[in-house]
Amino acid sequence: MVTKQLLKGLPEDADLRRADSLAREIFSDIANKWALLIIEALGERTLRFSELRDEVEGVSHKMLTQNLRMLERNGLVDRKVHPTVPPRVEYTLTEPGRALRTAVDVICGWTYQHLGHIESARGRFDA
Amino acid sequence: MVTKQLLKGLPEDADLRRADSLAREIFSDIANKWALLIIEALGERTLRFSELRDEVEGVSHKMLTQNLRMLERNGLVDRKVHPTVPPRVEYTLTEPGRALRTAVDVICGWTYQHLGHIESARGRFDA
DNA sequence: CCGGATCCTTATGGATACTG
DNA sequence: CAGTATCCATAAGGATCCGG
Repeated sequence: MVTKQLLKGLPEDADLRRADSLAREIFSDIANKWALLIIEALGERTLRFSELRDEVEGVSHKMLTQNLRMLERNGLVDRKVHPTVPPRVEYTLTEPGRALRTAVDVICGWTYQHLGHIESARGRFDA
Repeated sequence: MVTKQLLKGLPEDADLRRADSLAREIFSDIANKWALLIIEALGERTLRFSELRDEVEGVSHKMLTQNLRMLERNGLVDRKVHPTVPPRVEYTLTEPGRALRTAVDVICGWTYQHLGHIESARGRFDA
């Protein structure tokens, strides 16, 4: 992730390398379609599990729970269980989660801005 | 991607829905680990295939070519083949590619900034 | 309503070998 | 050196069921 020169093997690089590998791990966790779409869907508001499933279209029950667990584990979303019957579980972005969301926003905006460019690039490539 | 109300089925929504599904497709393409790491690695400079493989650590030959083709098809990278022997192929971010890179930069920065928070969140979760 | 577990089918991705 | 193709193990992901 960080430039290659960090990997020269000097003694004091030890914790830098450790940080780097941790960063890679986290990056691999969040740099996936569903995680990013969930973060984007949560936006500013709190959503229940079933609302999220409607909001993030195409996501399966399994992928949703799986990614929510991962995001919760990494401290990006907060999971609040209301002990009612039927149960009510709400998901909210934490502060770091909201910070990351702004980056996801940029990507979404970028996508819409470049639809035209991408479509024509595809046309050229496929020819 | 865009809010659900766009899907109400009114006639004039037709091309909005089309744009939306195209955006989803593009998003699915680029929202993956290797694509983002390649974009980040390309940064401002031009790199050869073999340099990229060294730079993006852990990427296999197959994943690299596969993602490079995809990025080229979507007009994010430019592929320049020098007809020498041995061949020399250079990859460069296009203007849209560089625009997206700034968003990827933000994600990378975010990751390093929140290493501590994430580590302790994991500690709590795993307990 | 939420979530875990199971089964089962695809898709992903690595290793390898071969071409220009 | 760069790219394609093939083979193959394993992981991802959908469907379904049951339990709290």
